Amino acid sequence: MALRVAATAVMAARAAPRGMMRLFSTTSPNSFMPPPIAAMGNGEGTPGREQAPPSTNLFVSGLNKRTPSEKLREAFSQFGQVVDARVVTDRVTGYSKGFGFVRYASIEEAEKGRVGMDGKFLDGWVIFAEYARPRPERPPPQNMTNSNGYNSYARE
DNA sequence: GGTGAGCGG
Repeated sequence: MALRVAATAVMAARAAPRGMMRLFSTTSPNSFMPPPIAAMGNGEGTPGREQAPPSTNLFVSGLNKRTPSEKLREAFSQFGQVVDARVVTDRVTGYSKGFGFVRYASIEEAEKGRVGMDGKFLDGWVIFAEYARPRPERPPPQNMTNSNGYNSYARE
């Protein structure tokens, strides 16, 4: 379909006098329209699935539910200094949720640990390592005033 | 007891 349109346009251009070309293009004789793209979204409407920017914190998923935090640290320590490694467990049942977080001392180490552990096996399960999503330490400013009606923000 | 995509405390 596009070929037919292009061929027709080419034939028309070759048959048309030079004066007609000006009606189609003001500058370049071969460009029909300036690309109006690269302005809209890239087709992804799920911001949660997007990759996070590099940081020292790594999100590790696909873990075996019996894998403890020590095993996680042990596996990731061969790529850098692990400052913190924890497997997320349910607070009430204490059972592992199958994912965890690994924090390195530097982003360089985190990068090495990410590419070094992503897709690797750990306790028989293929794990996935990626940069952890930047989440606010403090809860989002829902209500800046406390029950007394005063501003309760006295820290940084 | 133990699910199999996900972003904790």
